[in-house]
Amino acid sequence: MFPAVDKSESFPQRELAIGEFWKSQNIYEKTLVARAEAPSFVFYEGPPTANGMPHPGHCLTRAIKDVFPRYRTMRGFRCERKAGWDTHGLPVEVEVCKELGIHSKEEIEAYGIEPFIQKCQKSVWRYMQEWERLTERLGFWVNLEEAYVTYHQSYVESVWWSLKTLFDRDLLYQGHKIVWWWAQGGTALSAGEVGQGYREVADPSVFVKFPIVMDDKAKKLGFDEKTSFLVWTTTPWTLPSNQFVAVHPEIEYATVTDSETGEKLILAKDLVETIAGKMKRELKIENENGNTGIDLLELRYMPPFDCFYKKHDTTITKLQRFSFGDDDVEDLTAMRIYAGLSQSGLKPESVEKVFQLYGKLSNSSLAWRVVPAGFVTTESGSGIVHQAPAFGEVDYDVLRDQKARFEGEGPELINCVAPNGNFTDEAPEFVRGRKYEDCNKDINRDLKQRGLLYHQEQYRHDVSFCWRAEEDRLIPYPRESWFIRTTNYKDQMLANNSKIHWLPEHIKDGRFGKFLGSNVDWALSRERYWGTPLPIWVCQETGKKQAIGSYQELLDKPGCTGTEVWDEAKAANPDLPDDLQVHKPYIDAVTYDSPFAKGATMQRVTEVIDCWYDSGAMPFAQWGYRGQESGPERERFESQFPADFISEALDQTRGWFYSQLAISTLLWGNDEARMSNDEQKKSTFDIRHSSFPYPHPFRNCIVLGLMLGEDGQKMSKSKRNYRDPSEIFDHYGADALRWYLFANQAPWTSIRYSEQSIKDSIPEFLLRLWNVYSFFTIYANIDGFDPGKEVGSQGTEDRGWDAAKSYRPMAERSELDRWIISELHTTTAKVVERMDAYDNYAACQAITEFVDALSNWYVRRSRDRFWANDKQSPEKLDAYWTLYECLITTSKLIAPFVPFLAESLWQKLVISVFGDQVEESVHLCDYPTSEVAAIDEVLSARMNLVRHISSLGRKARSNAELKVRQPLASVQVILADTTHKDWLVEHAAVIAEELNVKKVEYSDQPDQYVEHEVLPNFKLLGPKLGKLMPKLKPALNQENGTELLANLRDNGKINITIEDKKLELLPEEIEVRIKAREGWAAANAKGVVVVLATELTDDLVAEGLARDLVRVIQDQRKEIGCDFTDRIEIGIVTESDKVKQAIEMFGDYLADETLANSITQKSIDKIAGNSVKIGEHEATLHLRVAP
RNA sequence: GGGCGCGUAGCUCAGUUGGUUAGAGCGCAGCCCUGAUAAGGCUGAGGUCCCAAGUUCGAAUCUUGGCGCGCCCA
Repeated sequence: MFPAVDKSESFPQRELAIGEFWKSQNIYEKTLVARAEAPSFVFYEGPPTANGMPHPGHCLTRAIKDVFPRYRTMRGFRCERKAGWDTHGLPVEVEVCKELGIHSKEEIEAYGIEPFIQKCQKSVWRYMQEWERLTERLGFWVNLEEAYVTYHQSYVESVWWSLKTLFDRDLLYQGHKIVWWWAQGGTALSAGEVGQGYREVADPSVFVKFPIVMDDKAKKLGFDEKTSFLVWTTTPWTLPSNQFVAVHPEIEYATVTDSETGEKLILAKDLVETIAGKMKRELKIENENGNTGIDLLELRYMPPFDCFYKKHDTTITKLQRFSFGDDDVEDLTAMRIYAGLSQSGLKPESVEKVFQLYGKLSNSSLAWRVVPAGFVTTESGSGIVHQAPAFGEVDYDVLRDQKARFEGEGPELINCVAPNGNFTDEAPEFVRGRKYEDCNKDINRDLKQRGLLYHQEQYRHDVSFCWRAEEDRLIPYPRESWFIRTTNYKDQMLANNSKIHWLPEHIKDGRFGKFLGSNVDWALSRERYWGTPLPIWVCQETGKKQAIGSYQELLDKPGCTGTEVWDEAKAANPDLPDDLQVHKPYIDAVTYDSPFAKGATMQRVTEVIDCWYDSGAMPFAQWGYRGQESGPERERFESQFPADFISEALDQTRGWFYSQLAISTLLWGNDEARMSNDEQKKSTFDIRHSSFPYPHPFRNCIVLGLMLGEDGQKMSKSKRNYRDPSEIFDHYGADALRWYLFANQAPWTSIRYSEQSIKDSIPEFLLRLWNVYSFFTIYANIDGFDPGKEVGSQGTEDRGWDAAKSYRPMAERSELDRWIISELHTTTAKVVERMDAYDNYAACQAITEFVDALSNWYVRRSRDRFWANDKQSPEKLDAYWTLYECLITTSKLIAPFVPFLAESLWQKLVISVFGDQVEESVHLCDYPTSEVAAIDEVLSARMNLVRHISSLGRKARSNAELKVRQPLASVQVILADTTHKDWLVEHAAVIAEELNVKKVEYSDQPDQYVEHEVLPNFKLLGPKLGKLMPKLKPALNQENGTELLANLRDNGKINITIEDKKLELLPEEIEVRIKAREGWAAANAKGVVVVLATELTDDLVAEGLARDLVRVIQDQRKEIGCDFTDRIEIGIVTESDKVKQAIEMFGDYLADETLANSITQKSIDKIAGNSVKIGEHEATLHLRVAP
């Protein structure tokens, strides 16, 4: 016996029980044990941060991360799933600061780095429980117990090892990074913090003359000593730090003469009038043809303050340009880089011009030159922009790009403002030691006195202020920072990227490829506290540096001291996790003797690293791999690299997807630079896959769309535009959510979260399948169908039940059985094919269609067999076996998608009857495979046709307002394509039953019912006919379709004339459609017309009434709570002769259908009658269970 | 401002290499069925495939340019 279906139990309730079962029986672990020797399918978990609550978006990620490993496991792979947690970074610090009510770095240091770090470590687990609960409740199988954690010592050391490797290969260097700087507080702010404090203020907007330096080029362009660039800026205080002026290469520039002073100015032609208006004087354009920005490039000028100019005057000439010939550089991307225009949106031809110009020049100076920039506009200012790379990120990029073209000494970055906001001693004397923001006026006054200030005005714009000190402005400011030379590996990263299978595909060359193409060196260091410490120690005397690859390596250094700081902390607080010893502040205390200078010590730099580096290092750091030649770490790493599958949301393109690829490429790329380093060559861990020559860390990556809130906005905590996932689990269940996520759209669609849609996915699929199962159980139990008893110890796998005595070979079963089994195999083939291609959406659609066919055609058409009285008839047993097989296979098919429901079905249908002879969980089974022999495409097509005809018949009935209960004499079926006609004739009974008609006829003379329409086959005729094509359809339309067909039948072709051109159309070049003629109760579609005979005879009417009676009686049975098998007695009292007649004529039928022992036309004693309506007629129905 | 993606029914989304009646589910309307029954099914209405131009015999699909939305970057 199968356990009865408990109707009071909800899906969520069953899921909880299943979850308990998995846990108590260690099913997940068993799936791994079962595949211990199998080939591996490698999955990487991109580590989430557990210091915030999980939201529905995380459900999508985790659901997708679950379905493919489950699928591959059932397909015979060993798929370990190591969980991981991202634990470092600013967000953690911000959380802790909030808790402490403090903000600045000063406050953190006042609070104490040591307690602060300890709080950070605790804080990262704040929502751990919620995450684990979500993971478990969603059915995401992943090894949480052995999760990797980025702050763990072994992880940190792994990261150190990789950084040491890069350092030793000269891929780590120090440079500047422009950050948003709070000078008063002495700290940088994160982008998020900056965004909080924008305000509109009025600033000076000044136009300053930069006199041109008269060299050959200036002379050639016709300038003279009185010529100046008219340069615009809104930050006069940055003028002493001027390094370039920027022009747009495509803008036209004019040279004008000031009518009052006679001086000449260079500015954008479009702005001449505007500025003349401001000055209220005439500016006479001297050169009507003008120059474009390109013409002005490389011209030199005198900066407004000479403090740096003087100092570097002698060094600038030393700079040598990298030489390159035209042959070296072919593609535009390379040109952009050489021309220093990698970030600009310039036209290709402009880039090429700049590139060629630079190629011709042999020597130049680095600073105080005209350079090209794409961001210059003519919307405001003068079209010539002052560049102080120290105080702007775009300005800094210009410097970086320019520097790339030179080698030798030169002014690196000109900056005469100290971090506290005061001018340094390098600044002009009158501002030294003063706050930068107090000096704008004095600088302007000075410029005016020296005749350099052309114009000044006020300018309103948005400026960022510190969100915790309202009056303090933030300024872009350069900070020393460590960089990874990723740009050296750009080509290799691109090559690696090309080998990755991205879904959707456009990520490869689109978002991700473009991002790689404009790669800049990775700014690695952070001036923060909670992160992986940068493992670089500096000689306090010489400034020389060393990288350290592990804690032990550090301890082994001669003269190593400072570990007592940790020891004392640990002694005072034994609960401190040992992992903290490799963190700030403890690690900062550890020093050792400098190998570079006697008596000097090596001390660690103060920075920690970008936490994206942590996550990108996970392919090896999750195992604590540190380059070992052998051992368990090496083995784990080697066997689990690269990943076959990863998946995260779109926002990870610049995050985890990039960090993984960059780190892997740098560590294991096989470029020349890398190979020339002998020392490294020796210890190289060489990963070469024959089919994947590049070490890309993952082979397949599904990039998920972002999940938006109900309102279409980004999900946000403050807006509360989504429900807590746990509510969804409680109301609808994890399977409902999973199926909604898998089956409704491609995973990269950015879906709008919709509770209603989750709700809707239940009846559409889950409940429908459940009902089929429920139907099966009810009747199997009634009839005592027990596969377990028959099959015994054979189990269900590999058709163990072939041994069962009532199990007949498929060939002996009915067509309907063979059909559904064929559909089952077709579905299986499709699901496997799509899932192998990481296409869960199409796979789910195939499953949905199958369950629909099973429920709405197989079960429906098999009901007679399930209801038949003879419990042992072969036909009945066939139906049970077939449906049973379908349900079991379906439970396996759906197991990766809706693991709970699948398990429920497996437990109730299989375990209940086979016990421990079979796999104790559906997830331990092999995934179904399809047998070609079981697939019968012709049968499938024919069955579809029957379903189609039935559907049309119902439509015709509906049109004619003849309900299905009313039998009709006949239908005529007319087929445009008669391929399957003979088969259909044999199966007329099915259609007759579906449509409740006595006879189905396949009309030989359809002309009275239908008209034919001949349409061209566009695909075949299009290329042949060309321009005549559009005229063919109307021409064919005008002809009589029936005649055309006769023509075709007689001559094998159709002759038609269009515009005096005679055409012959072959049978395959046309398509014949048929359409019902007016005046018939008919419906047509897809080459089929169904025509109803609408006349009703007395007999038909009586039969209709009998069926109505059945319905009324069944209703009554239900009302009084009859079991399906209860026998009843019926009394019907009516005045209607027609009803009386119907009862007499169809008494047996009525009794049979309703399990009535007797039907009388009298009332039954003590049983109250019920007034009912039979068709148009009144009657009173008495009904009781037979004694 | 740049890059990428998207725009198809009231809603959520499919739509393979261009081929002439553009699909599904929900919702809505009408109906059916009733031994899966606080289920199930059928039918219908509903579309300028964002707009414009182009390529083509033919465009939801390809190209270009707009408009709108989203994400990332600046």
